[in-house]
Amino acid sequence: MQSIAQIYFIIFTNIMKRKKRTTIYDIAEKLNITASSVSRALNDSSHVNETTKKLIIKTAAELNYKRNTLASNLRKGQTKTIGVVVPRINQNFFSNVIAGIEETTYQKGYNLIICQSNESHEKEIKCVNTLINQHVDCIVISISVDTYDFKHLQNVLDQGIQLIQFDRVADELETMKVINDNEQASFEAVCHLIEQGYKKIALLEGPQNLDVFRQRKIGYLNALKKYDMPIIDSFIIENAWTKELGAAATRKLLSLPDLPDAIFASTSDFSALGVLEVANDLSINVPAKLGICGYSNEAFTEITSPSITTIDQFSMYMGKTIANLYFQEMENNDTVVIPKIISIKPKLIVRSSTSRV
Amino acid sequence: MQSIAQIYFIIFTNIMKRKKRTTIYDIAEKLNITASSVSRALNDSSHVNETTKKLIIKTAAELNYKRNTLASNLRKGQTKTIGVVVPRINQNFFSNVIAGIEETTYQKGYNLIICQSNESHEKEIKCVNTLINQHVDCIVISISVDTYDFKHLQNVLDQGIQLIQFDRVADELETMKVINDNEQASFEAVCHLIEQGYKKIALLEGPQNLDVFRQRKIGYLNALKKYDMPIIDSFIIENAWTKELGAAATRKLLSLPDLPDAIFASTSDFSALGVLEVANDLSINVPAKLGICGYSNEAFTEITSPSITTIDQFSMYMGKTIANLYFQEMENNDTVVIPKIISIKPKLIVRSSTSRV
DNA sequence: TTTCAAATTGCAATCGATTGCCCAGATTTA
DNA sequence: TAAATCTGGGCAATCGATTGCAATTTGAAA
Repeated sequence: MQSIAQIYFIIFTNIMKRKKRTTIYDIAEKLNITASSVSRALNDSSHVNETTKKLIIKTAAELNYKRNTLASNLRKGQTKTIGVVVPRINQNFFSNVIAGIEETTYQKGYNLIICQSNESHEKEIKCVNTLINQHVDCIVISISVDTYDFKHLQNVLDQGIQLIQFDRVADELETMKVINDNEQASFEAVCHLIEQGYKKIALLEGPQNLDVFRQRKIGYLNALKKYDMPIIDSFIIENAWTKELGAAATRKLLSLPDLPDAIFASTSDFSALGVLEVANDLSINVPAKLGICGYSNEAFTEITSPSITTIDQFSMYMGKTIANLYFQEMENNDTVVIPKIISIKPKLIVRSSTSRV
Repeated sequence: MQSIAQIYFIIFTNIMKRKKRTTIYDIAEKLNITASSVSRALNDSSHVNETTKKLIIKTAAELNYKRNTLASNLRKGQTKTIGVVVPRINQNFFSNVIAGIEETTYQKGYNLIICQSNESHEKEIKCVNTLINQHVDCIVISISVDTYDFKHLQNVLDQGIQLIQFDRVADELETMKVINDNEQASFEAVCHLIEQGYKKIALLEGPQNLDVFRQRKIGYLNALKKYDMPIIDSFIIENAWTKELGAAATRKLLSLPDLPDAIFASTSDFSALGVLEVANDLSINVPAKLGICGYSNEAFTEITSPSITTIDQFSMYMGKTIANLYFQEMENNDTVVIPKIISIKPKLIVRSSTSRV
């Protein structure tokens, strides 16, 4: 008899492997009270006797009870979850921003659902819809390079979900935004190059449908203007935002009849790295013959030889700022949401690749 | 009258900002049918007339309906969500693994909830509990350096949730695991050093409570043994797993009466980077006077000068493997879960920092 | 001793989607 | 023509937790 019981038990536990969890009803039944009281006790309500409260909590622990957040959230209409959509999570800048967001939200007991759009408009839409379906309380997004319309983001707002854009933002949408002052940073970088005596500065620019890259270009142009330097079209190379593209662009630039003496890889440090590799290959002295400036302050820029001048975006801090922005907005939730823009000033980090003086 | 109506409307929409979304009941009411049919239609059930199905889908789109996944999941007892816990999401290795997991799970319509333990046992427990509460279908974890017991993981299993450990695993727990063959990789790296003629090889080792680091040490010892080389205690430095600690360890090693001629930074490339910086500072020729080998194949190892020999862990592939493991296990879910271990063989990448021959 | 308020606890509805069961009408088969 | 089978769709329970509204008990004030 006993062995049969055991066998049944084994079958039972296996079949039930992904089934029965302890609920408040189990606790209630065991203690001969109602689920209401259990719920109240577990939420530390004052409407439960201290003694029974303690008993309930103890029993819950004994039965290994775990609250079903789905049910709880469904009832409460609030998930304490924030969705994050970034082009790529394994890109330094984004993973740091996420780490920053996470640090702050975690303290407030919020969860993060992280999605990556892989720079695809289509996937971005899917991500956003998933997050809406999940009833997240807020969506934080940096749009993909491929994103050309913003219906999906408008949709977020229509569903009454908070929306915070960062870094790569859609200007036309009235949402909260946390951005870098790309124009200013870019301006300063180019001024720095000029002050170092570089006279012919090329620009590697990113996809111009993204605001961030447009701004960086403007900064570049403004700096040239300030110093009355000519704008040379052949010195401006489009879409050079990976290491490979940066390298290719550099080869092109260095085969021009009129050579540039500095290259501002406004797109990324990876691009700047491509520039450096080509320069090293061709035995062109950096910074003497060619100045190089990147963007983002990736870890490796410090340790290449020569080390690369770049721009720090304070990515981690940016993440924290985003999270705080959300929580601030939460607190005065009775008023209408006012689109707020926070601009973080990036910092030029001067290193060997541009230090001639 | 109209203006008053308008005002009411504005107030209404503002107050309702985070409230009323379209539900299947709204659709049902509008079409004068029941919610059942709406649900069936939206799930593409065959028990609905094609014509009405189309009508329902059209109406749903018009009303901007979004399924409430909370309700759906609660009812179905399945969330199609996988929770991932890693020490740090902004660490290259982990963010790549996550990217890999995400790529595969996304195709299957699964979501990811990502948490970081920040190398803290306490926070790891909280993360795991949150994920359990969220009723994720599976938890993927790489344990923190600080984790000394595994009750929280046992708990995951007790709740009937799939658990997959990767990289840093708790051996004693019978779960599925995806790991690197650290011992073998480490062994090969040290053999390579020996074959390059290095005779006194130091080891920078990581926290020995983590399996991965223990294995790497074993690989190191085995290689020495194979070549009949003595084990010199002062050549083995504990807990040197950041750039700074690597640098400090190197200074210590280089001040010994008996100098090592190679350093295997088995903990990370960052550590190796610290070694390299100190060597460069002291004008010690790498690889002639000092060989350096790192671990992880971080992007920067390729571009330091000299470039650093290291070990590629195929992190992205590892992520995909993890995801596939889960889905395989899903398919034959009637059988008992058999703890399965997948070991991925890392690859030694030989670069300048160890190339003497 | 009576009255009233506070402290506890129970009842039942609710959140939104899903699904087993049942039924009416339509269609097919015998 | 009657019986059998399909189709399409409604009813109502369910998932687990929360919460407004009683109902009951207790204790204190009058």
